[in-house]
Amino acid sequence: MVLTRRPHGQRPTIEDVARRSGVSRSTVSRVINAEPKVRAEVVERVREVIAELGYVPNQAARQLVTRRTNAVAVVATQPQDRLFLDPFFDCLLRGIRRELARHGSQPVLLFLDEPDDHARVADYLGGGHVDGALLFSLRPGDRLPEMTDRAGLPAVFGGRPLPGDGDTAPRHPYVDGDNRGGARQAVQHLVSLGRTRVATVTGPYDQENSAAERLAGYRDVLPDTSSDLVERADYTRQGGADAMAKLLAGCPDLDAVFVASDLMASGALQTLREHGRRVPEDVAVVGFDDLTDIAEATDPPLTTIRQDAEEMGRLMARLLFDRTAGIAATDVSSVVIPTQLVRRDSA
Amino acid sequence: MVLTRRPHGQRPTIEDVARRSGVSRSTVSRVINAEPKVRAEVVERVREVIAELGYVPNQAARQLVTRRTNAVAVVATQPQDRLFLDPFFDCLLRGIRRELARHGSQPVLLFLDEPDDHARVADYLGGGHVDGALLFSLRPGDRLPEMTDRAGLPAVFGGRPLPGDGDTAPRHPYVDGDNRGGARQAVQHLVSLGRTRVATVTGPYDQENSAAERLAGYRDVLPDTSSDLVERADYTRQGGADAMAKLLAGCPDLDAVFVASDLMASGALQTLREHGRRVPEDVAVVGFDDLTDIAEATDPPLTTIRQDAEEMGRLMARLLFDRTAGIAATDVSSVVIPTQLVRRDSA
DNA sequence: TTGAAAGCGCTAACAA
DNA sequence: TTGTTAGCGCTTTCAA
Repeated sequence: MVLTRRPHGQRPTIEDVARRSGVSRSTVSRVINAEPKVRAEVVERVREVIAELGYVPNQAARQLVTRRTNAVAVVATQPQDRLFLDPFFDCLLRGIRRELARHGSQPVLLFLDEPDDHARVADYLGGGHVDGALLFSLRPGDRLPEMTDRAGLPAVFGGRPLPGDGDTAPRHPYVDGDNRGGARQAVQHLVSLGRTRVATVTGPYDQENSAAERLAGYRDVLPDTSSDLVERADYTRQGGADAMAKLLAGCPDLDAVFVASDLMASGALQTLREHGRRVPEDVAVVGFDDLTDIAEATDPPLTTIRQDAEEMGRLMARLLFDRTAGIAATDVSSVVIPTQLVRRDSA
Repeated sequence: MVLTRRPHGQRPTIEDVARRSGVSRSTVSRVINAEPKVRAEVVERVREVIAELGYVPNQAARQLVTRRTNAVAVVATQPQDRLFLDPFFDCLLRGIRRELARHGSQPVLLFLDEPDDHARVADYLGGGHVDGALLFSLRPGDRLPEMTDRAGLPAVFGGRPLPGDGDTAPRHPYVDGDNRGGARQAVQHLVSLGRTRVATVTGPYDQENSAAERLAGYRDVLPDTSSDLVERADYTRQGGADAMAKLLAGCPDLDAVFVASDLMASGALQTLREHGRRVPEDVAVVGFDDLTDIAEATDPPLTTIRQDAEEMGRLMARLLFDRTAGIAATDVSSVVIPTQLVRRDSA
């Protein structure tokens, strides 16, 4: 059971166009690539024939000689339905698309989910299907960066890789939101509201740099809080709900909580409701991410930290192009994007 | 500013491998493609050299002769942050991935958002980067199907295209959820609860077949309801909230509402709350889609209609392969997947 | 401004 | 079981 294209000769080649318009292959090629030195009437004639035949250049052939594909891979993990809940990722992609479009490049999204995906994606990247790769939130120890390096494929990270992971970390530029600064903003806001028992629900800080940074931001403001006030979860709604319950059990008099993601915060809010705590009167809550559809739908709507995802995407694409503009062989310039507090009703 | 691969000779070719292992190109090719008739020790030697050199076959070259890419395009619109909020789409993709993996094919996701995306995607598809395409919720009148046909590229629709759109509709197989049946289930459930004034908030039924079908399902059960009980919205949260307000204004004594998407339902719930209506006591609510993270986060949690998205994805991929297995040139077999009522607290 | 010819890296007959 | 040869469809010198 093999997927085959329409039988041969069916698809017109550049040769067909040439014959039909009474010029040589080279001339047709020039027209296709909009090279200047072709007589206007020839251009017109060739264009007509192209339209008539429905000719589309065979990219494989073109690619074989030019070594360009005009496509860039965006590689992302989609762990158990999480990633795409994210308007964040949406915006990121939009930024990437817009920047790539300026270079005439097509973004193609690849998934890294199940074990065998990894090998297939590696083959795809190594096979020269794309001119570069934007790699998102790789697991610590992922071998993809190594692979792209060997293949000579430019790559840029989205989200800073967890540090302390040796070989791959320093080589590629990355773009990330200011997780630590954002967390600081959130906690400072809570403190400025006069809250004195400020807890936090964290993400999986041993696996994700963003989670580690957000916890660090909390600690920046509140270096001496008791460990009762810190509860680790996994960036899921249910995880947030459970963590909140534990916090409440360990420390019934808490009056504020910084929850390191909106999704977890929506779970936390539910737990608070079930325990009869009013938000924000009894407990003020700040989330992180500004997933609008979640943050606006909760009761009460969620005060949270926003990152400019579109800008991040745009920058990643730009870095990718920079990286190969000759200049940047050694200059691994990375970027951190500032965050912003969005006030709604929960704090 | 052009994105270039590592300078030439840097990437080893099959020729390099051949020379280094003292065999011919063909033999190396045979090893790569795991053809049986090669002496075991030769295989081993060649494999060693491949590893040593970090050789990866150039897909463009291979593709030029085999006419296969082992990649399938998944083309989707991502209108104003909507698409990816969708765990539905997540599951769909998972199904697609799993089925494609069985054929060793890599799914690559392409976006169709802004006007120029369309041309670029068309070039990409026509350029032979992929063996087939899975096309999602195209706008009525979209020219992509026509294009894939000309290029001889097999295609399968996700979501039935709005009928009455002439040329393209009948030619491609599609996979869709049973929108009409699901809507019937929802409304029947409301009726079985003893509700007598059952309103509905619809999607944009002139643009999306799913919206039209869901409205039809409502009418199947309640053919004679006054037009006061039907309000059209746009599948957004805010749209759902506004539509609910209009329904309440036009028909204050309604006691149930079928909202044609969970996202709109979350908006409707908020409006009901603001108007002091208790759910489900005063007004019972049923949504559609089962976007778990939304449906579970609303207050009260939302009763809704679920579609088996993963199965849909799997089927689409299977249909794509079937379509080219020779048999199916004329046999445009499409599939509709049944739905299921998920009871939570809102009805 | 145009055409002829060479070659990108690979697979696929066909011979050996 | 292996090697030789001829392309796949395009771009790109180089001459004309």
